[in-house]
Amino acid sequence: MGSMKVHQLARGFWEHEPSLTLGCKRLRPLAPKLANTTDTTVTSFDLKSFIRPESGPRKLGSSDEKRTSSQVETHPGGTRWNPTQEQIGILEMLYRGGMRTPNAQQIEQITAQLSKYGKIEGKNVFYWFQNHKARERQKQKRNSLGLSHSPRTPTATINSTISLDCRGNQAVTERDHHEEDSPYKRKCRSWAFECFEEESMSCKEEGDRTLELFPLHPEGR
Amino acid sequence: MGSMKVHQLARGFWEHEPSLTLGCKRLRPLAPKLANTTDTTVTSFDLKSFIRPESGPRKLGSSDEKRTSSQVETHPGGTRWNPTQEQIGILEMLYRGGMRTPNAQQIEQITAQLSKYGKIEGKNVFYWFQNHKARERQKQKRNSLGLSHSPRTPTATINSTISLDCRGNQAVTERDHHEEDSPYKRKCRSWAFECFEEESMSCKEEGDRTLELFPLHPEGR
DNA sequence: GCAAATTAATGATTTATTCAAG
DNA sequence: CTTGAATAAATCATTAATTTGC
Repeated sequence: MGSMKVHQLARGFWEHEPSLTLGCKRLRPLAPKLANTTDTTVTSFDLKSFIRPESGPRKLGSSDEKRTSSQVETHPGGTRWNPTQEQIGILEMLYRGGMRTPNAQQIEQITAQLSKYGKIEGKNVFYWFQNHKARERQKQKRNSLGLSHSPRTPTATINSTISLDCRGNQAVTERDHHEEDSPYKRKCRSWAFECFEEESMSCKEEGDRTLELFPLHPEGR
Repeated sequence: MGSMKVHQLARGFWEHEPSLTLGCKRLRPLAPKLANTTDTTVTSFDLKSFIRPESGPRKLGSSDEKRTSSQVETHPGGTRWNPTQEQIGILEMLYRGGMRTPNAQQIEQITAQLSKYGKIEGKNVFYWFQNHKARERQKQKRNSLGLSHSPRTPTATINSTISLDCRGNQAVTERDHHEEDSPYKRKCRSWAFECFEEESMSCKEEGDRTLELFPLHPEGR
């Protein structure tokens, strides 16, 4: 019942103009305020550009990569990143060094380095730091609550010399932050979407699914 | 107080090499396996590649763009995205159409379209949907708590015709999700880091912060 | 009428929570 | 159970509205 293709209906209006012209100044001035609480401000929008068959969850791993590292080919189906020992070692080293949330530049460089030891992406590095930080924190919290007494200098292992700052700009600004973790630092990440590195449309199926996003919601008709 | 700059101290070592070469392969081969669980597995890791002064929050907008849209020149300094009316209109249209968290492909296409009406990046689209969804949700919650009674058919406005799927694959899978918002869908985002599109090092201040990440933690020396 | 100060919106990050692969 | 991946919630930070003083 729901499989009735409707992409033929709402198409008639914008059939022409396959690639809409930018710089269009065609909408009404629309009193600089009042912020369009109604709707339909830019009705002339080429929806056809959005209809796209999604091409499935095909991602890294469509064909086995170079696999130059010493890792066994863990991800044949290519699901999630399986870090090698070297990668983990480097990441932990960086973490111990004080890096908590690397910015895009750092992530790029780390990824570049780690990719020598196995397949990896920037998001893996990002997630690794996120998760490691969070889990290290909750582990610490568990410990502090679990055995509440005996506060024998917590985190006394490596805390002496490396109080460096890898906090982008604001240069650590002391504050002492004796917990080695200050919430919220506002760092201006500057990451962006790269969106499927290539245009590899070779997918398993669909040739013309053409499922469109929405048929111009039932109001203007 | 506290403003004592330390960036001058640890600088002496890597003074040279202002623009690192990230395809660098200068680190030793580093025994391809062994990788024990103790630590310091990969001690010979080229740290120089990571030291980078962050270059401040300077991003899109170093020079005013074409500004072909009908929007007043809102971002001269170019800090954060300032959406035009057209962009907002399209985004709201998509949102009303049912799109909640577009995946990378959709984000790319949306960005491509919206870039015709003003400068925009993929992350802006991503953030917009995140924020809009969250704030719409909390607004709704506020309302439901504020005037608690009168449960007359919740969300009965648009629910008849646009049950389209913009949910990547899993094709809506009915479930009815009458709240138009089902938590957790596990969708495989596939976004990636793009990492500062250019090498624009022009920042507002600190010409030579050069604060490095960490001085090879005090263990091997 | 205009510009500085204040407030309201909202873009951008970070943290907490949760799901699912192995 | 461990942990990579993804999303939701909290919150910081900047810009536009709005107000206020002249």
